[in-house]
Amino acid sequence: MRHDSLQNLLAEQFAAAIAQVTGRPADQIDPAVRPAGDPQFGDYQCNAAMALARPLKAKPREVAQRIADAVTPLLADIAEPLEIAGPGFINIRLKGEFLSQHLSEIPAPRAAGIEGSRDQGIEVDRVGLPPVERPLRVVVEYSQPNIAKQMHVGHLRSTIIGDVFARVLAFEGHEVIRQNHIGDWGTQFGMLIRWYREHPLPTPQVHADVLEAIENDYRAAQQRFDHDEQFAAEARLAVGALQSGDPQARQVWERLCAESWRAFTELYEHLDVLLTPENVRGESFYNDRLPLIVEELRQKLGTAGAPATAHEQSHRADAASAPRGRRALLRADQGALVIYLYDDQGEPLFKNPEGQALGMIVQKSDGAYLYATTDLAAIRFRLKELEFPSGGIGAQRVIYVTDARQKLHFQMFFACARAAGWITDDVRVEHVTFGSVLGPDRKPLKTRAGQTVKLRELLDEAEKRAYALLENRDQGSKGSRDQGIEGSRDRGIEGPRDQGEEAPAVQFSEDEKREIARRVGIAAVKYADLRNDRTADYVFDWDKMLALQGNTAPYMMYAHARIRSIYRKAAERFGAPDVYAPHVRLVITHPAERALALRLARLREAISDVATNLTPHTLCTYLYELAADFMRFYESCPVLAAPDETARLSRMRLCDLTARTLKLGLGLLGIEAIERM
RNA sequence: GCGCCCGUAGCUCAGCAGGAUAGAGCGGCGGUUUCCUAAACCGCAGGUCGGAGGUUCGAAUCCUCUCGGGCGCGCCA
Repeated sequence: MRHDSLQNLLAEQFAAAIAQVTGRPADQIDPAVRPAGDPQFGDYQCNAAMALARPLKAKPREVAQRIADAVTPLLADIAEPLEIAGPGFINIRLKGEFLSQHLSEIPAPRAAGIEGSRDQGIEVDRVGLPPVERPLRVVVEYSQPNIAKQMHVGHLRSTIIGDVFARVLAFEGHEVIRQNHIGDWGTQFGMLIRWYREHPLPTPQVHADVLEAIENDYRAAQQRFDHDEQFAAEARLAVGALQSGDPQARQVWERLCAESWRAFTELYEHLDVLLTPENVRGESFYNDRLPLIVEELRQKLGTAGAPATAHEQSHRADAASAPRGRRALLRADQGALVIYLYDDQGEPLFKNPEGQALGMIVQKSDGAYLYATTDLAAIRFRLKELEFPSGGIGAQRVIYVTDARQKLHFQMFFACARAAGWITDDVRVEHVTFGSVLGPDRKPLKTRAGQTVKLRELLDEAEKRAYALLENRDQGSKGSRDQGIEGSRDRGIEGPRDQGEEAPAVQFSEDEKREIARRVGIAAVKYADLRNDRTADYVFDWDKMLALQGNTAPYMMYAHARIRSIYRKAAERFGAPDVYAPHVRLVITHPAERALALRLARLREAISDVATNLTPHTLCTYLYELAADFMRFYESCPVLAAPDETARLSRMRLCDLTARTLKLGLGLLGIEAIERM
């Protein structure tokens, strides 16, 4: 079984060889094995020789030769004779037999054993990848919509990106608990409770979109709150009523939550996002704990009236074994309770524009708690109390997916949680940020009217556009896509094509077209969000994300559909041969076959990369390259019309491995591969 | 003012555990269909990697400075 990536396998051998040459222990050596920068240099390269030349007092190429000599016996079955090039690169070209052997070990889709993922109870084709040996308990917090408000583009990225982490980590074998930290508590509910004393609550009988109606009421209530003293005062009282469990207030709140959850769940299902009501643990869940949290902070952080001197701090930090020598103090300030954080020099960790220490308020002067307090309660809960299905208590890794603007907040509350001793050195807590969704004007995406874009409307438009593209193809008018679609580029530039143009190869019924449009549309939106580096803003562009060329979801879905089409034809002509039968051998001869095989063998690298660095776009790039490798293979290597049966079965197996890999990879991105399009 | 993120081809973006002539898609130009979905594939043109120093055998990648853009900086979330 393939426990490791090709790169790691090679790195291990090279580390051993370099240890032999240098006399240093192998585990302290970076063998600098990387994928080759250019196919002409082979598949992988080892760049270690140049750096070792000076300490070894030898010429780089000589060092390279010594390493190559030492590693050659270790790679006997793996690589062609090594080549030394340039200043001392060692170029590695894998043997064709090794590649085919390597891929041959991938079992058929439903083979017993390691197939199947723990998550969701859904059987997942693992395509030969075993789970990690040491699974961790992981919390992924994402999406975080607000009660009484519709989800909008602002929630898109967190929801989509967080879902990828949940899927990838679960696939890797970790125990993942998804947490939807919904904004379901706070002063805004006072306004709504007060409002609904004299207005009827929206219902499905009266309102097509209940949540939309509630959101409209929310805005109206907010307006009145700002202009009506009496109303504002009563709204504030209503907050208290809700907190003290007043039945009427409680009932309104529960109705608002129920209606909101219903809408969210519907949207998650539509988006094919894993979040369910079971994953909801909103701010209200932590409400009862907040006084205890503040009390615990008071005890753990100390309540000095003024920051200690640097000397005192380093002393106290040692005594309390506070990590990184930092100090945190809880202090009353203008009636509020504030946590101040200092570095080991006694300097404030955070400052305001006036250059003074910036604290984190955990309790307002009116006694109310804030976002930060709830976050502290939540992280404490996740690290100390949350029970995992396996029976383990407390997460070992916590991942927060929110936009980059909250970075300072996360830095502060992580620092507090660390100072309080909740975040310890053996757990990994990460704030995963992302940039904004921009419109064509490079400003945050808005509707023409300047409103925020509702997620629901965005998805509807995606389907509509995908459907229009399908229609266009059906009519065979190749050059004039986007007809009737706002913002299209090249409408009707190309004249009508020759008379007697052939009908498209595939005909779909109306139902099929709708289904394909739905899946392609959603996939395009999700993929467009994932394909770029998370941290950067990205420009939302319908035409680009729905295009069949380039790094897009449709391109990869198309590659998958083409393979499935080959299989349907094969079933007609050859009666669905079992390409995993023992006598079927992978024969890799054509360069396009080789390129495809090598790419397939790199799946493990791509997935581990996402799990480690939390960068979905690297998996996107891998899948795009895989699909492109397949397209080239498809053009130059006939499958059903292969020269002989051996080649045909070999190519069919290569095709199937490609389809499975695409399906798995897209699945980890939350995108469903389809049979036809 | 301080802090964080980002400046790579006309456009949208990869590449940044330092490594060989910096890649892709779109757009432009030119090709490929008696053949498994041409919504595809192939070729050509196109880049002072914002700028200046530095470290290094080697810098788009690391460090410093600088210019430009975005975001953030206590009783909101």
